[in-house]
Amino acid sequence: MIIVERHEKILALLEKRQQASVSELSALLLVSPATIRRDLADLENLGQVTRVHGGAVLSEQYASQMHEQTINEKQSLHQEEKRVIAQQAALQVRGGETIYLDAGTTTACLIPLLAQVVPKVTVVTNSVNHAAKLADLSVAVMVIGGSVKLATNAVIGSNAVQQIQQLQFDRSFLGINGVTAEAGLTTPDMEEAAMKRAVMAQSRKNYVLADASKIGAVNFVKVNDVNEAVLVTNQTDQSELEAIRKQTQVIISEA
Amino acid sequence: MIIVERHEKILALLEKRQQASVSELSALLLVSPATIRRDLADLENLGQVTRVHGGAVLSEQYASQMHEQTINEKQSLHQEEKRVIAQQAALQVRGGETIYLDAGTTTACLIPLLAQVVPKVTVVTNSVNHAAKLADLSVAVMVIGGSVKLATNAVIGSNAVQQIQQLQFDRSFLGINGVTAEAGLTTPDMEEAAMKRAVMAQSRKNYVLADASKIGAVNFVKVNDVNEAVLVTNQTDQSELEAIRKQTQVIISEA
DNA sequence: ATTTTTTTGTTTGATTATGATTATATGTGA
DNA sequence: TCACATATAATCATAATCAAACAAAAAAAT
Repeated sequence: MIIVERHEKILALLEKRQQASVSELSALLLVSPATIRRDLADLENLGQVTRVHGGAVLSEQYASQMHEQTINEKQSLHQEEKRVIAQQAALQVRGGETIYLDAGTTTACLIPLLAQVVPKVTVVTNSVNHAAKLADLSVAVMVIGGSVKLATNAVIGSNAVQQIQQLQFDRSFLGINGVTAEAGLTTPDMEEAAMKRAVMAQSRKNYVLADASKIGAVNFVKVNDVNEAVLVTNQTDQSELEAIRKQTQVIISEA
Repeated sequence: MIIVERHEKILALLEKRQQASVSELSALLLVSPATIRRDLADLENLGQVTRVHGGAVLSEQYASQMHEQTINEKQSLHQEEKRVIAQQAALQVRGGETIYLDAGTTTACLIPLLAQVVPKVTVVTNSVNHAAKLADLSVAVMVIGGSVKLATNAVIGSNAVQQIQQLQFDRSFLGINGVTAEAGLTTPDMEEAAMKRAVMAQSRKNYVLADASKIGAVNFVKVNDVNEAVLVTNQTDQSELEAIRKQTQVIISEA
């Protein structure tokens, strides 16, 4: 892990929680307390955090900056990208089917489309956010039980995998962090990978939703080979995509 | 937990409650009374609280600042009613405990209080809405899995009851539709009643949150006798309440 | 491949925070 | 008022945290 990456993670946590202790950060980022202190000293020199005994708090000015940024990020261009991908995915679903909807922002875009377009669909999901939205839109929904991962609001873990293995889906719609013809479908989290893998095994047909930034990216853990799922993306002009197309069906959204 | 974090929690509690005792804060935040006194001395030097014998109250100027914020948060009158009930309930929770939070709008009011005031609490819930909100506020949360009832966004059913039976809670906080000394705790839905009953069996202490309109009301299905739970309400002047008080503890919120 | 630079973890002593103890002060009820 | 219980302040020992210096490891440059 590179320094700037660690700094970003520290700021991200601070942004979410206002304050963080050295020991907490040390355990979370798998580095020594001394390194965390150096990081915090650096960030303090940049005016981004204020150090206190035991840890650090977000500096006043940075806190206000962040607030504006996150508001802007909510309406980012990425969002439009994800919406058109979700549209293509929604067209695959037939009325009356039972589908699995993975946690994530891309799959979230599928929710209003499913509610409006597909009659009598039943949705199983590991995201408490998705479950709440779907229920609000009167879509039959089942949630996987277990501990909720705070970063993504998704339920993961061995218990969740066991529940998945007792279910059968007509289709699954999964988010992914990296797709290449060689490395396959990859994510940074082992637990999440295990979850996705379990879902794919129980589903008649799988769809991976990935915007252009994911194509050609490789992450830590492999979920599955590319040919195990249909790729839904908005990428149009890249050699990597051609290599993937030799292994599996690719649905490209035009926008 | 770092000092500033504790200071914030003390202020958050005072903001909700106007005053707090040293022993109360000590138990809640899992530190010695001596540390709480030092904290209060610090906060007094900063002009944020005024110390009194046994504890502290919000300082005048800080209280007026806060007042403007609470005006913004003000919603419907019923909501205000539920909020003060939730305040009393939140004060029952000690740091580090595992609690069950029932689905419902009254219990929803507990969520921000838990997040702000109680450190290291773990919340188990059958509401996907609650789970999402809690996770957003960085509270450790576990969700019961199963079909989501569309009307309430709550997970119910025999499978959910089975999951509950494998867990143990320090405290449970339940919504209810009717409370009388004779008919006990009642709701209109059999599945929900079974769920609440299962939770009460697994919890060391149970709290039923019921606003004035629920006192004296009788619904279709009985969940339990009144004496199985502490009643938290805002009702003050009714004979029914006196009859209930003979059977169980009643916490009345003053507002 | 070797040197240089950067980054990291460890050690040390100093600083700070915490909890226990004790003596004093405050509030409460007879 | 007096006794009694509880709260507080002050003190101390212990534990946690910190900063600085150093050594080891990793990365970059030669």
